[in-house]
Amino acid sequence: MVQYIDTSLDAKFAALSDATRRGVLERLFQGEASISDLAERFHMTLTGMKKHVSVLEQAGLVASEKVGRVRTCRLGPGTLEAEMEWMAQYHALWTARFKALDRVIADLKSKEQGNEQEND
Amino acid sequence: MVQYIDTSLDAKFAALSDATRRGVLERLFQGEASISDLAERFHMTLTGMKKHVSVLEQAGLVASEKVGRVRTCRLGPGTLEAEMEWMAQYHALWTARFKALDRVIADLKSKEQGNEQEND
DNA sequence: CAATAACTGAACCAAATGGTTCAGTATATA
DNA sequence: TATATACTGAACCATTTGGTTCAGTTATTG
Repeated sequence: MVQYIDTSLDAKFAALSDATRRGVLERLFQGEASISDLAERFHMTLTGMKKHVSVLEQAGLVASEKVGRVRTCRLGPGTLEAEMEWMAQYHALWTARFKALDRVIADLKSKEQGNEQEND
Repeated sequence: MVQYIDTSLDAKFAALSDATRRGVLERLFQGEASISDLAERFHMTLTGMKKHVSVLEQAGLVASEKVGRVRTCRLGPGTLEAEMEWMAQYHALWTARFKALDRVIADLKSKEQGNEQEND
């Protein structure tokens, strides 16, 4: 059943709420990248990008490892399973609600057909 | 294909990144509620709850209407279709990546079986 | 060994967030 | 009509966010 308040979803949804961060994930789909790579691609300082990567790491969506002087970033161990589930639930209920509405409308229309009048 | 940076997802992901707001949506699954109802349920002032409802309305996830002195909130016209799609894509790629990893591991194991030694 | 490259931490900044209180306004009720 | 209810807007506040610069530290390269 739908839970009351589940704080564990916060971090991932928050991580995804920034376009740059989603961009970083999309970039990492294609393979590893250093902080420099990412910073350049998104027109940002190294420090700025590092912060984004940290947020993604906190959420488990990115993992990184420093070897030599470069930190290599890749997709992390965290999935979006719980988040997808939440949304699927929402979607199902939302759809159900509108199907119900459709039925009401269909109902109204069928009644209208019975006695044609009373519009405006 | 995966897009570069799509800002249109920001509002909805941000709306979902707060536990109270997800709670409000869950509450509205079950039917309409006034600002007072919601405020009480989430132990917050009317003003505070009004802000959350506004955020959800901005994202299209909630619609509200004031009749008399009470504002009634219900689920809004906005879907999470695009967001689900983004996540599904992520999930597919993530899974694919680990399937590939699994293959590599399986490969290593089969080689190990061939010449049993060299572990630690 | 000198210079350069890649990152990192601290400090700062402006704006946004998540809340509050307080002072209305509008509506309902006794 | 007086009072209570339901909301709203403005102002405030602390914290977080998304960025920056600057001053290191640690590798790499010439």
